[in-house]
Amino acid sequence: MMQESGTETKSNGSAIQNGSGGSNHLLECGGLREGRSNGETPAVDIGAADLAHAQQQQQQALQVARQLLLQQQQQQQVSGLKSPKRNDKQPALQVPVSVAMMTPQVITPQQMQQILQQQVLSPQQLQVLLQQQQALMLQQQLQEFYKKQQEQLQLQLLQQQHAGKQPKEQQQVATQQLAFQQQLLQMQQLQQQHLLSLQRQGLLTIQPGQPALPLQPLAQGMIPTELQQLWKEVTSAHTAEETTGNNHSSLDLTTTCVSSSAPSKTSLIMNPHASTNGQLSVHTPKRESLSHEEHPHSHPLYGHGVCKWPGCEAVCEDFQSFLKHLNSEHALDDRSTAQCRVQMQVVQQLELQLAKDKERLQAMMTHLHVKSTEPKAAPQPLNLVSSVTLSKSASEASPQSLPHTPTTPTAPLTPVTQGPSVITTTSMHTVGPIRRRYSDKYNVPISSADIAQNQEFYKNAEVRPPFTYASLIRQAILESPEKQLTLNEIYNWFTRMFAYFRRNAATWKNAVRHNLSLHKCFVRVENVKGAVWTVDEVEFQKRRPQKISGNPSLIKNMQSSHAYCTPLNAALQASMAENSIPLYTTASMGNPTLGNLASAIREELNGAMEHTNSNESDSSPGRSPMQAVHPVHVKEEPLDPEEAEGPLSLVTTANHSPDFDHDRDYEDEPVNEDME
DNA sequence: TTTTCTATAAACAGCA
DNA sequence: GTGCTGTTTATAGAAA
Repeated sequence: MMQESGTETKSNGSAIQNGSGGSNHLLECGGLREGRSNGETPAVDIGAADLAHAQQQQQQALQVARQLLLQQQQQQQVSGLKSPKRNDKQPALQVPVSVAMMTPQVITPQQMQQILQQQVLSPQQLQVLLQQQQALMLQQQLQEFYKKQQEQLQLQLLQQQHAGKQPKEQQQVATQQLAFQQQLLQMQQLQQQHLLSLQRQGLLTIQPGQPALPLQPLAQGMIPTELQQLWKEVTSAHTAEETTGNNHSSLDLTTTCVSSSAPSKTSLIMNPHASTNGQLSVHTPKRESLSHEEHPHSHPLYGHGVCKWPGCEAVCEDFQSFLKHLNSEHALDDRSTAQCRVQMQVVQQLELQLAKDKERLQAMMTHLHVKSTEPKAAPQPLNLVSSVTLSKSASEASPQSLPHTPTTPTAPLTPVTQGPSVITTTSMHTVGPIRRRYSDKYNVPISSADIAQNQEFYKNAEVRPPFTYASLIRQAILESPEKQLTLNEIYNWFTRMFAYFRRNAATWKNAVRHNLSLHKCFVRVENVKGAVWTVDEVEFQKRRPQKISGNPSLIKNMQSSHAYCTPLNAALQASMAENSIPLYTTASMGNPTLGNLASAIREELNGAMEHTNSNESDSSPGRSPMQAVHPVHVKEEPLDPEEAEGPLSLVTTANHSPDFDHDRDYEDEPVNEDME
């Protein structure tokens, strides 16, 4: 029966050589069902702009730090000229002085609030500032230490005066210490100037005259639990402590703040910025009013009628009440300062974590990018990770996606000649053509670009190409000038292109023949030379949409495999595009970047799905460029009444020759019905 | 578990 | 008769 069918086909084929080319053969090579998981696509869309911005900020911070250092060094030289000779203790003082040189100015809690709220500083800049704060705290502690020493010296001097003796040496030492303290004051003034310069550069948005409230040295290694504990302490203090008053004088605040961070209030006296405290109380409201004018009712600490100050959550009916609440409950005091410190710690920890994650992501991207670019340098078996390699190929037939890989799905068939091969030639040979089926992951759609890229590799390495026979056959035919090949030429193409097929010829040749006969996308044409095989591209592609529409998982696979789409020949691509086959439009053939590839594919697919489903019903003869190429489809059933309609739509013929196509295993698939 | 798809093997027939 | 070509069937494996 079957035999008769085959014979009949041949005879009939001869008779209808110039008949309609509408082969009904379903393609078994639908390519977009590939199982490539698009989900593996790295989310590379993190934004190069973000990275660039962060780098820019970092560079700015570094630049500011350098500038500060230079300025302070210059000031140090100047003050060094003015400074008197130091006593024996001075060498020990040099270290804190140098540290102080590095610290521009103490940032007030309010300044920190603004920094945190407005996020005017990058993580790096914040870190620099924190370090500066710590250094300045050391400086102030040293000042207190020196003041104590000075007091002791004065006491000693008084005692000595009372004793009737006043050694000149001790007087000199005292004088020197006083001069040194003056030097420290000068340096603090310079640091204030540096802070102003920071503001001019836009790196800080703090007021120039804000009180210099030293921060307690931050515990760099503070762990989250410690932070939580500290935060609990602060918040608990918040509940127990009633606001002492809305109008904290800057002086009082400074005092309390210093007292909380420094053992002695004397630092306040020594602090030259104390005189500027009055400016703060004046400038801060202006600042707030300005910011609120620019962004009315927009405040980082206010949202949904609730004060978002950490640990507060007070309900504020309107923005004005919130402002009042903010000024009253969260004024500049030691509690707010402590809360701000905690918040800074939290932010710092988060920033560190973010930096680590960013670094990790960068490493991942770098790694993947390198991998994706490697094949360009040296031919490599088609692999993978479509999302990474971004192979710009039009989809081919094979449903399976990833080539088989014992190691990692992203590196299926690593060339034997390249690095750590996962599949050695030997192993491939041992497997051989034996009735052992390779994983379907081998059955990756082939593409011209893929073949071209990996051509040398497959020519030399006896590695089984991760493509289906159907894909390879199709590729062989499409590569031919006339888009048609004899069986022997197909054989030759196999052996020429793949070293693997130079062995076990009987097996794979049988498979080739089997595929040629089985898949309807391969059309046998008899010409003068004899029988040649062509590809019915429409049939080849037709099946894909059905699979996709019917199976969500296949849709997903299609998305991922879309990047594999085999680039058809230019003419073919154009023809496909002209015929509104979205998946193969030139737009989709582009080489999208990693960043927009996924979205581009998604968009195209979304449209493609609709288009393909809708177009299927209207598939017309003119739609297939290959139809023009194949004037004769020997296997067509000329006696089929449906064909009498003319050059018939492929769909029609495909579905109306069951009596003839029963030899095609997949003829009766519901797919065809859908197409119809 | 079923379905689908592919690979593999084999049988068979026609033809040069 | 042999080998090539082409068709068909059966089966196994893998994935959805």
